[in-house]
Parts: sequence; structure tokens; C-alpha cells
Amino acid sequence: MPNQARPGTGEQAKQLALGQLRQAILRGDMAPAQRLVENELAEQFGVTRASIRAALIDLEAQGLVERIRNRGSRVRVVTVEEAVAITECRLVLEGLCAAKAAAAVDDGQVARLQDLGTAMRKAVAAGEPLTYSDLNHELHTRIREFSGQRTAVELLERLNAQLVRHRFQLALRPGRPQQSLNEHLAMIEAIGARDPQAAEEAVRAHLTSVIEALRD
Amino acid sequence: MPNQARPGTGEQAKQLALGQLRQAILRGDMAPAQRLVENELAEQFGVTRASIRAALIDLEAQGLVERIRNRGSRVRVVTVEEAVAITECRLVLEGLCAAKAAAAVDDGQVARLQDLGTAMRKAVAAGEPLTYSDLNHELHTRIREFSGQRTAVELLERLNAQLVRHRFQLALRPGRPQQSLNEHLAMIEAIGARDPQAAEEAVRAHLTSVIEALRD
DNA sequence: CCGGACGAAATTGTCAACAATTTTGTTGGC
DNA sequence: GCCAACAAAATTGTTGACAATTTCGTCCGG
Repeated sequence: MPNQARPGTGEQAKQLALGQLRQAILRGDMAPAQRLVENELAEQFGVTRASIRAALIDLEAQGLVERIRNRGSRVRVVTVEEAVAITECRLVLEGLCAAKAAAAVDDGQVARLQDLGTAMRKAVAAGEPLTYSDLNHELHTRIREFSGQRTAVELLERLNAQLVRHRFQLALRPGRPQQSLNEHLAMIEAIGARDPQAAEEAVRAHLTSVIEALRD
Repeated sequence: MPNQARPGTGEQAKQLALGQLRQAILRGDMAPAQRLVENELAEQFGVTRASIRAALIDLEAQGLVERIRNRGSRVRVVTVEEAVAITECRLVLEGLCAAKAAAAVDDGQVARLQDLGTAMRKAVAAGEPLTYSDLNHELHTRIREFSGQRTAVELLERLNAQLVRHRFQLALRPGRPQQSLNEHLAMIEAIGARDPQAAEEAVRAHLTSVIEALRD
């Protein structure tokens, strides 16, 4: 009963466990395919097994862990093939978002995207792949946000969470940022021009290139 | 996805509760926005609250129920706007599946689709909108299946589950089957011709028409 | 030496009681 | 008569113990 993590305040146990576990997986603290024993996790996070269990069910639905009846949970390993299939889904969904965004953005939002574009240029010129990767992620997030497509955004966040490991791998590949940069700038330009079809095409071209890069 | 709807056999309590509750919601037995009290459900299905609770968490992740902290669960109501947004996601994802299917089907699968096409023709001619609706659903399912895109299929099943109510409403609209039929036949033809781009275009045209029909 | 049956350990699934929270109905003051 | 504080009821969140299932090591027979 000594609840180490503030018993009364704010977050409830399940949400807390969910957040911590999710972060741990996304951060890579948990090795791929690592077994997730409910008792261990419960002790580690200072919550009870029921909370961990609820969190695991949630994470299974998000595709981050795999659960087998009476056999336990493990962090899901995303093969390259799966990563490609996931990115194909991203391709069409982000294409949709880009088209909708191009039709809906206001001037301030366009300026925001262009700022991101110059920042990305700088990051590539300075040879900082990690900064570039972050900006990359933020650009995609902003476009989704500006599209106002709540359903699509939800699906995409689910999909993206499954790709963290692959994203890292991709970002550190030499020469990759240069190619990626041009594609991103094209996306920004198309949206800035309020051209839905061009925006969708640009996103598709970009993610097609990502798929090719993934296949090595 | 571990849920094919067999609520009879030696399933475990949570899976049983999940199946029954899911069916009840999809079947429309639960009124929209109806409150789902854990105790009542537990008694109704003859399982304990813990199982119901686990099932509810699952259903929340599937987008079928809404849960608010300390306030309980309710069957989620999908507004027309949301239905449109969901169908827009279906549009791009099913387009992807159709393109992949067109590139991957074998002769037997094509024959299967064409059989469905003639059955649909017959159902429309006979004025049986319910039969037609079922065939419609099966056609979409088969195309997804033949595409081999596991990730996309998973997303689409999630999305479709949220639309049951609207699908019913749409199927019974006079004149709708006729228009829908032609679009479906075009999809079948494009896939039979192994033309990915035409298949994607046909699916997009069909679902665009569905979106327009939804907006009344 | 190998294969299958048996049993113990580990792990998840289920249960009923308890605590915390929100909602609702009521009472008192203005 | 209306609003706020308060108390009671309903409902969800949490806890620890118990049951069912699977896994793994061991032993026996061939």
C-alpha cells in the first residue's frame, strides 16, 4: 500500500502506467521482443497489476505490444516488410491530409511551415541529422494538424508510433537528408500555393522515396 | 483483430464479454449514446466486472465506445461529419488496397469477384437492398483480403465498425443501389484487368459518391 | 541416448471487497 | 424564489488474493 507515486494527485494509476510504459518503449529502453511481465512492470512503476494490464491492452490496440493468451506480452518487433506496409498507409493518409491542408491553411500557418523549411535547410547544411529528424517529424505533424482531419490524424499517430526505431535508422543514413530535404520543400511549396493536388502528389513522392530507402 | 465473433465456445470470459458486447453494439441493440454501466453489463453477460472493464477498454481503442474518467462508458455516436471524415480515410486506404489487389490477384480470385458482381446485379434487379448491402460489404472485404495489405486491412476494419449505423441508413435509400452498382462493377472490371491505377480510381470514385450521399 | 509423461514454477486470467470520485438531491441562508 | 454548501447515492478505479493455463525441468521406460 505504500504508493510511491503521489496517490491523490492528478493522473490516475492506469494513465500514469500507460504513459511511462509507452515512453519507455518509444524511447527504446525496452529491447525489441523483450518480455513484459506484468508483476515486474507493476513494481517498477509503483502501480498495481490491474493498471499495468489495462495499459498493456491499450498498447496492444496501438500496435506497440503483442499479447498472447496466457502467454504474456512483449514489445512488438516491426519487420522491414511491415515498415513498408505501414509507410504505404502513411503515404495515402498523409496525402489526404496534405490535400486538405492545402485547402484550409491560413497565412500564419503557411509562414510557420516555411520557417520549418528554412530551419531544415540549415540543419542539413550544418550536418545535424538528429535536429533534421526532429524538424522532419514536426513538419509532418503540422501538416496533419492543419488538415483538420481528426480521424486520419489519429490513425497516423498510431502508425508513426510503430516506426520510431526505423525512423532513427533512416535519419542517420548518409546522404539521405539531402534527398529528403528537397521533397519536403516541395511539400511546403505546394501547400503554400494552396494546390491540393500538387500537395498530395508531393507527399506521395516523398513517402515513395522513403519506402525505397527502407528497403535495404 | 483477435475476434471473429464466436460467442459460444470455450472463450475466456473477457473475450466472451468483448464479443457479445461488440455484437450488441454493432447490431444496434444498444441505443446510441446509451450509458454502459459495468455492473449491469457484468450481470447481463454473466461475467465479472473486471472482464467487462477489460472489454470496454478494448472497445474504446476500437472507437466503438467512449470512456470518461470516473464517469463511465457510452456507445460512441458518430456524427455525419465524422462519418464523412472516416469515409475519406476509407477512400484513400481502400484505394491503396484496390491498387495492390489489382497487381496481385490470381484468376480464381478474379472469378470470385465477378461472381459477386453478378449476384449484386441480381439483388438490385430483385429490389433486395439488404442482400445487396451484404454483398457490397463482402466485395469490399474480398478486395482488401486480396490486396495482402495487412496493416491497411486492420485500419479499415476499425473504421468500418464505426460506420454500421450509417451504412444501414445508406443502403435503404431509394435509388442508391442502382448508382452504387455501376461503381462496384467498374471496380471489379478494373481489378479483373489487372490495372492498379484504374482500380484505385474506381474505388475513389465510388467512395466519393458515398460521401456525397452521406451529406443529406 | 532419446522421447514422452509427469510435476513444479512462473505467469496470466478472474474474482470479490474496498477506496476514490462524480453526480444528484436536499437543506439552509439570503 | 434562487444560489451555495453539504450530504447521500451511484459508479468507476484500485487492491490483494485465488484459479486456470502454459512453460520448463525431471524422471521413467524404451
